[in-house]
Amino acid sequence: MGKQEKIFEILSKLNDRQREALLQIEGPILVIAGAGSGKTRVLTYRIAYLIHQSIAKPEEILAVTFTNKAANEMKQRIKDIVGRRANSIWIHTFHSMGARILRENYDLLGYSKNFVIYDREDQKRLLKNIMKSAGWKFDVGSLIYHIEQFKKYGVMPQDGRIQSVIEEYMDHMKKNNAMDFDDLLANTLKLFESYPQVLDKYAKKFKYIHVDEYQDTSPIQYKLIRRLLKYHDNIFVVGDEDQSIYSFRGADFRIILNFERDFPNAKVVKLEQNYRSTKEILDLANRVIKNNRSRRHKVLWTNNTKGKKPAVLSHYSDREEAAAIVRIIEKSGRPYSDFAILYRVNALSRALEEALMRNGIPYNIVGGFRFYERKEVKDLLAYLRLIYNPRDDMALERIISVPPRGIGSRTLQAFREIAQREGISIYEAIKGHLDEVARGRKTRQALENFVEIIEDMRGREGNLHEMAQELIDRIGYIEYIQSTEDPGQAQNRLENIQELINSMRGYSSLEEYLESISLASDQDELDTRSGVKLMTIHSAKGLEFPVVFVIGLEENIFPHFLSISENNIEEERRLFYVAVTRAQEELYLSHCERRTFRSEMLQPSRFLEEAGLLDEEEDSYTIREYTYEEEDTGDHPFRIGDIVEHRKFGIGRVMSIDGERVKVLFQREGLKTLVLKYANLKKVS
DNA sequence: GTATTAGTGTTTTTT
DNA sequence: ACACTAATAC
Repeated sequence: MGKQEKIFEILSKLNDRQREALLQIEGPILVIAGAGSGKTRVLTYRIAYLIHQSIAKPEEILAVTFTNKAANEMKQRIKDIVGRRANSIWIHTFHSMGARILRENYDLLGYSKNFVIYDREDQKRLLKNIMKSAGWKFDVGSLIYHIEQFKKYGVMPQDGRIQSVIEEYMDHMKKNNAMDFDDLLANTLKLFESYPQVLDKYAKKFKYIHVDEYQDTSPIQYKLIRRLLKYHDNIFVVGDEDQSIYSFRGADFRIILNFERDFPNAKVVKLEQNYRSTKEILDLANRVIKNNRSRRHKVLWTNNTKGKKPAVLSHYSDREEAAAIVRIIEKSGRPYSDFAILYRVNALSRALEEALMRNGIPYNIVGGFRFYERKEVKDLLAYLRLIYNPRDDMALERIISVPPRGIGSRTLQAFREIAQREGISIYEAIKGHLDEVARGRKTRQALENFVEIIEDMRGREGNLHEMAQELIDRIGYIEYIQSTEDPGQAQNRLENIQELINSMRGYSSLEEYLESISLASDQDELDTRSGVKLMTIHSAKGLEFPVVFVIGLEENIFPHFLSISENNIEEERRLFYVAVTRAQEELYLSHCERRTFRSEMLQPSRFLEEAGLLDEEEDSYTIREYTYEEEDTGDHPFRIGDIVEHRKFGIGRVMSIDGERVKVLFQREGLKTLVLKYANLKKVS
């Protein structure tokens, strides 16, 4: 295809408004893009257009997206149009952009190149250690809150003791060459402000800057963008104030509302045609969101046919709710991957998980317990982190006794004190002060072995995954898992380890791999998996599904009681709006009266009323299923004699059931004893 | 001194 | 499902 035809093809795939936005090349442009209005398409095509028409070189383009998944998808789609040149475009999240810039200029702020990124768990571990040595006990969660407040707004709490914990926290981070998520942004800004020549380098490089999901930009992110616009004003942002749902992490949707004020010659384009959902679904979304006051006027419309009416599911308990959802899924005849179940809080996934598992419906949970949060994965990653950065105390603390090697809390404490005294890391203390602490032969030997393994791995040449394999062998991790877990669980963990090793292929350095892991988001691991998807509404942002269930539509759950008391109902309403606009064809809104871990009787969410779905006698929207089911005490649907299917072993017959274990005679593999919870058996009718 | 175990708590949303 | 604690075992 010739060059001009390709451009013609791109432009012909857009509607008038989208094309108008795309062809606006110079100056500040705000695209107000309602849910499902094709904003990603506009953003992608615009960047492809800039390159294809030689308006900009790839390396002169910066695009900031919300997740790494979105970044990768965008890069791929641009590649499809302009080819390999797409590789030199900077497409990043704010955090990964910060990390990249900081690594390119690490020395200026006094870090080493191999700084690590501490996650929530590391932060907590560190804070606990600090309090332990000071003899104080504060709530770790609120300490993290104070740290974030300080980093974002410079606000220090009154209490001197809390101040000193925070100071020590930051001191430790610096000394140990670590940054937390906020540091990635704050330090980048600091770099720009303290070293104008560094800012100039980037501000001159990036001639066209794009920001996706602009409504969730925080003040510090906004400042970063403003700095980069030092020499020009080619800023193209896409967003929708109705979908601003991250205020708790600093997002401020007034930034998008103030765009024209901040950039006086701004051009604004509104995209209101929706290509995702049916008219019924959009009408419902519009009815609810119009109750918000802080927004521009906007009404989504579509050419889609009317479609199926959204339904309300009303049940007594969460068990029945789950059972009803299972029935709807099974009756539909659709593939499981068509369904998504969305909820306000992670805790609501429990009852569903059980029901799905019992009925042999494949599912996967996004977030909550993520792959990268499993014990075995975190253990091995901690080893890699320590190998990469010997100053990573939190990594060392995690794995010093995993597997147990005869080094206990007393020994560790002794090295902590030496590290503190000498201003070095714990690992360095072990290496340099072995004699002072370990006078017992056994402890000394154990420490020497440990250090030797870490040093050997660090000095090793060759592939990452081969190094990891050798590491696992030398620390005896497989044996450790097998001796401490029951067979089903151990099998599971070993599979995860294998998956982890496989995920290392394709990375050329430990640095690159660790960074991609620490900045990974929920959505990043979503793609390859089939089955029903379960996730929070926050995690579902930017995604779409043929059939969506939104559960937990009860007062104090959704809207959440903390948002009610903090007078943050509008954000909850936006969250509801995001949830329902994920649905392409069918939408089910579910509430019930009683939930596990909740003693009180639950009232239906106000959003159901705003959607016009309550208080109608003989309501055509409502499916009433007040079925008080028999308690399934066995907790599984299997009977002796049933024919079942197992993912690996194939078809077999249930021979006996004993509590949570079943014996199954498989055609190929013979008799196996399986733990029901893990076996994921499917009934074959 | 270190390892293991049983019991407890965990639940707003996340890069 | 996990981390943390306190108690006991080695």
